[in-house]
Amino acid sequence: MKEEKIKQNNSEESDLAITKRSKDYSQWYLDVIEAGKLADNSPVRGCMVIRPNGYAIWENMQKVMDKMFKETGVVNAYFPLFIPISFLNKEAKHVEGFAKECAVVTHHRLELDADGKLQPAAKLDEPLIVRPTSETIMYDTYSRWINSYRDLPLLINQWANIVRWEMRTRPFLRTMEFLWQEGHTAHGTNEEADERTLQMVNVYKKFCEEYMAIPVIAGMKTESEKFAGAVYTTCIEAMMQDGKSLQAGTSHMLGQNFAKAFEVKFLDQTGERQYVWQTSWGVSTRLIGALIMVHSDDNGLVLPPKLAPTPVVLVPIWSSEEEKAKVLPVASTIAKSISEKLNINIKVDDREMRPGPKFYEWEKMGVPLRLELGPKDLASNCVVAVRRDNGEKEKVDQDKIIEYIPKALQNIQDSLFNKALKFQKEKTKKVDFYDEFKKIMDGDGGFVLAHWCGNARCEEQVKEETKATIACVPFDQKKEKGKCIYCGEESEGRVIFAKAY
RNA sequence: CGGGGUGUGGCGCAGUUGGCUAGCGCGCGUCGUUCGGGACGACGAGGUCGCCUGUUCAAAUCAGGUCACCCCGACCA
Repeated sequence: MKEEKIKQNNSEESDLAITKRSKDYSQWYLDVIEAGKLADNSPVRGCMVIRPNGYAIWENMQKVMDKMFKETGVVNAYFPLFIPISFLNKEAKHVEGFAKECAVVTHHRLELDADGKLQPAAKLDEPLIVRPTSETIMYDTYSRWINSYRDLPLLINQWANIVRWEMRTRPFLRTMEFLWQEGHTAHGTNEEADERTLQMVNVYKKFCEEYMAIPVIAGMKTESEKFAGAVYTTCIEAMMQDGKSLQAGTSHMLGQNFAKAFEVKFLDQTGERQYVWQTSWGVSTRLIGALIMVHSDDNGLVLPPKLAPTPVVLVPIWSSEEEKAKVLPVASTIAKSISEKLNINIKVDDREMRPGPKFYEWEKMGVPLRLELGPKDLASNCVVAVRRDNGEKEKVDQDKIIEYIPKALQNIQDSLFNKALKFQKEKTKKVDFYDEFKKIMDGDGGFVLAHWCGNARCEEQVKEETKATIACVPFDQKKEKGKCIYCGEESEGRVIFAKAY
């Protein structure tokens, strides 16, 4: 019975794909970042609590992405958390897709009842929805902001929190409340909106690969997987250590669907009134989940240097007060020089603890590079540098440390990416027979490149029989004649099938 | 919402044919010895056994109810 219980609670199917993980460390990520963990018995347990450590990673992501967005002409703004229910009713298709799992505000006061308990009072005439996404409330405003072709393109991004009352939550990947950015643009032509859709999915790809060190496949969602209100949806898909695919970001071409629902019109150069063409695109704190699942190991988080809040930690080592007095000044001099010359956030861990536990703690936190400075190093004018990604130790001259660190960090960044890319490539297979397809999906999983005729029914059947869905139709799909993996009809090229989160 | 499971110090758990003062490991505090990869000893703090009702001389343990969480499924812009 006990074994059964453990099996249930540690079910590999359901857990975050990190690695096998011993039981002691099975929840290390709660110490480091924490998601979906409130006090026991809390009805909002599926909401997220982000510890300072985790939030600092998100802040770094925000900083980098914000800059990338602005380089493409996007500006930031903020819109209301509450959306009148009538707004959601305006776009019928949009509603079909997601109107179900929302938090609804129906009252605006609390009153004490006869038992001295607070009860909702003062019912609202029109219920308000806590935003599950902001298309409707933003485009209602856009309809007033946009009059002329001179007002276009309108390129706005919002950093916000979002609530989706999911039936089942998973730490980091699907929380009831999450943080994200959502970009919403309006354009004068179809082509321009097409370009923007593609441009932003490429920004996401660049961000994931260059900063998060996560290789992704960019492509199109199929009709059945696209955002309900969109003409088409593009996305980036990343492979996790368990071979499942995670949608890391999406960019939607909305066409004129929302413009028609919200009367977003402009007067063009010829004096004619036209509906605008729109796009929307977003990434969320789910990226923190991706970061954990792609790089982490049994000892905890592994952070890419470019996003690590603390890329370097210096652990001074001493065994007596005299040694401590000798080591600490040198440690702080080195740290100061690194911080000033390289503009790197470095921590000196001078707590009264034995060194071993300190090492493990910083490993758990994912700090990319650890420097050790003890009596032996003082004698030889060295520091010992230890890489988080592969555990390699190296003695470095104290004089050379300023040149060493940037190289080492770049090295770690690159090898994290290359390791993830190698893994992704190894787990991506071209498959032409359905038997083989099923075998892979029953086994280790991964990406399967297979032919698909384009018929939603085949997609549906494959999902039912193997749990695999079409992650995307890759942009770099080669034209190649073949036969659909399911029905055998003619196909123009291969798509990516995978089990998804 | 359907199926299964679990609620006992901060965390992980044992105890459940009703019976002694509710235990163990980790963590936490103080002191000492330690200190270059998760140290050791001594002492110590910390619990209305999820909640309610019932049965009983006696309930963590049995019964009924209730609340919450976890897992599988359905759902997932």
